[in-house]
Amino acid sequence: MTEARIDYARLLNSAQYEAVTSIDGPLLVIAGAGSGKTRTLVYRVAYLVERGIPPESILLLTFTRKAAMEMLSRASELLDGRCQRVAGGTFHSTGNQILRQYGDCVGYGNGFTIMDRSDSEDALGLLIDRLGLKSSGRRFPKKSTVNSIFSKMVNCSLDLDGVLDENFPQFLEFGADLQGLYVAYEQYKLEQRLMDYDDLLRHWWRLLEEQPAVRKLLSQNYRYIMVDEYQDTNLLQAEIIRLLASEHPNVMVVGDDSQSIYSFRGARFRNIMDFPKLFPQARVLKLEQNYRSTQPILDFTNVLISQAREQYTKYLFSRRESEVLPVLASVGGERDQSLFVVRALREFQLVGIALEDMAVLFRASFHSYDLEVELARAGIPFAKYGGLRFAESAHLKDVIAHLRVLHNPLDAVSWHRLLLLVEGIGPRTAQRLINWLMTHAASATAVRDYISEQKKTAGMTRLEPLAALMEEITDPQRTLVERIQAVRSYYEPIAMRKYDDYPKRFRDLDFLEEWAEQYPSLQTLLTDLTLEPPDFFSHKADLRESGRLTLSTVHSAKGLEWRVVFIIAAAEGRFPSPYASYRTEDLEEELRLFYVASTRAKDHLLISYPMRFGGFQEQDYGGRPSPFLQSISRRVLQRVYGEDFHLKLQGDDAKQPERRKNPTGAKPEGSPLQAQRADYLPGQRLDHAEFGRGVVLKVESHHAVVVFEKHGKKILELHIPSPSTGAESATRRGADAERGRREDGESMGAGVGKPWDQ
DNA sequence: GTTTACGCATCCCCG
DNA sequence: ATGCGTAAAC
Repeated sequence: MTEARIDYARLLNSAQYEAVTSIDGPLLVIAGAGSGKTRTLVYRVAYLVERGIPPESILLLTFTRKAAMEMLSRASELLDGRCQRVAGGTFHSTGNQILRQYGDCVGYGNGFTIMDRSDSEDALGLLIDRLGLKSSGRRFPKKSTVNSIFSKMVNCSLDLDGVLDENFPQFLEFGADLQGLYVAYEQYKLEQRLMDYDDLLRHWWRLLEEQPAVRKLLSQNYRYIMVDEYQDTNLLQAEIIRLLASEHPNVMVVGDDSQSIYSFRGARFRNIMDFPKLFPQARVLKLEQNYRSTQPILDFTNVLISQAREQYTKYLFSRRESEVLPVLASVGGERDQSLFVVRALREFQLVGIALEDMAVLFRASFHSYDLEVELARAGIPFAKYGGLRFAESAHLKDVIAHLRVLHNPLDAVSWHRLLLLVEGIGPRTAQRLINWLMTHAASATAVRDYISEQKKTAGMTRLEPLAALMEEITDPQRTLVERIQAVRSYYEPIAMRKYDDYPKRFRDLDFLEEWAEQYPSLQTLLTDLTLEPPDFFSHKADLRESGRLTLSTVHSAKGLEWRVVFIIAAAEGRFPSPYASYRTEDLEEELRLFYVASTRAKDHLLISYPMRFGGFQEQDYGGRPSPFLQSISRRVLQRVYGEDFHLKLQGDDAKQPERRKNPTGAKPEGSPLQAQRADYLPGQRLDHAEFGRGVVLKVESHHAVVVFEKHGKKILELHIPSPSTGAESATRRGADAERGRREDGESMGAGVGKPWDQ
């Protein structure tokens, strides 16, 4: 057991080794993009298990369950199968498991059903109606808005007024109504044994906070806690961690403040900065060596993130040299962009890069519609991630509703949904039936009793098929798949009336039926469908083997990497999202999002923006590249026209003579802090006499900001040769030139001039 | 009194 | 393409 089989010191760099072997006490690891964060966690799991720590007492919290499973199976390969027994998953799924055991401690008796976002909104809609909040004349917030207000309250530990003041001042006048609605919603969920996503965290927290005995038990159980993607946790989650660690200090959190992209869900990257306050003895380690990307890609991403107002302290460097710069390609319209991507994909394929090693990323799911059409036409297989989820489409929710009332007959949200499917039943009749069910008999088969009781009323015969179905699927003899089949044969005629495109939807139901086979119980199936909904290519391994191109939102691409990454729709009005263009902190998050997208690339990064694009706000944007890119030097980001793009164009030495001929940059004479301004250009790497290797971030009139590998960010004073020369940095000239073009109204699409780069 | 049909605006990211 | 409010139909 004590015999070390893994040579950790040899397999890890010194910072990683420290992170892996410091197993006792609080530890914060700041891990830059591609710095081997996952590797570190995997080795740490193996190290802990190898040292004889029972795997069941290790808790690994990750952002998706997929990530957790992947890490555990890698750890198992490294060591042995014991690693699979480590407890792990998302905060929500872990909360779910714990609350299934201790639900009665927080007022939920035996069992509950988890609602997804649209279920919450349905419930809120019903309550808004019931409380008559809509008729009060003025415009009451939409139910989706109400949902996000309530969610912010929970995730940011604020009261209603706090959230309204901060984020929704336009709804301050509805304070009292919203407060009443909040209370009603709480009660509604409790009565019906429903929990929304936030409840899984909130009740988990309550359990730990209010039940010292349970807290002690759980904390003693999970002796070693690891949290991945800590920058995307919210206040409530940080509190949960603190409480889980009440009996020991063994908490390791890993994160990167530059990659915090979930503030809409309450994430606060400040949790990282505050970790040492929560755990005063915390050690802090930084992983700064990047093993993923080439140095030119990192030069670009370093400069990109330096535009953030919140200053970060990481400097990423790589040993992967390359001549190939990231490219910003301008294309005429969305169709031209798709053609550009397809053409470039083919070129990469020709030099031996497989489709599964490439990805196209975008800000919003609909940005890839045109490309999807073009890929289909070109016969290029792809898999898309992000956007609407499988279990959220109407037809699946319809089928699932029938299964949910089976599991939880109190679930009025699902009753409501499935009753409205019956012809002749509207909200009124549905409500009456639901009221009757709730007061008389809490069982799915009680529909029959209701019919008998109401026999006189016309229309009750319409409920006959439903009553028969409920009786059939309640039969304990039936397997899960048989029940789904029964629901389908009841539902499909309804769907045929409702949807013109029913064949496509029936194929989804086929998939559901197949998917359900692996589940031992209805409850676990229902939980997974809301917590970890399947996508059609559920394991990344499948995807890699399948020879498909990946299309993904940036959010869904978090933590992944590809040899070639395209970022499309990097245009003003697209990225940053126009919804996030008002508040500085929202814009900063968009910048971090762009940073996340860019740091996914290992070898090639190609960013494109259409000059014209469709959509309702078309007129407002003049076809400029994303503001995040506009002032970035051509030394780190090459500009081309999409139609001119060719692999050879990249890395053409003739285009970047000064960069290639003097790659180590300036070594100023005299004072180490002085240099001629012309020696310093943003993005330029240099080897400084005193501070060693670094990269120039910004050049101002009298100083330059340089980040050094060993010494971090330094401000170097610039010696200016002579004012009469009017020396201007390349950035300045570049920015002015670009602005000039725009103001002249010179259209790039007109084909005047060639790549701006020369 | 209830249900349904139709025209309307809206459309980001996610456990 | 789905979710809303309103008007016609049962």
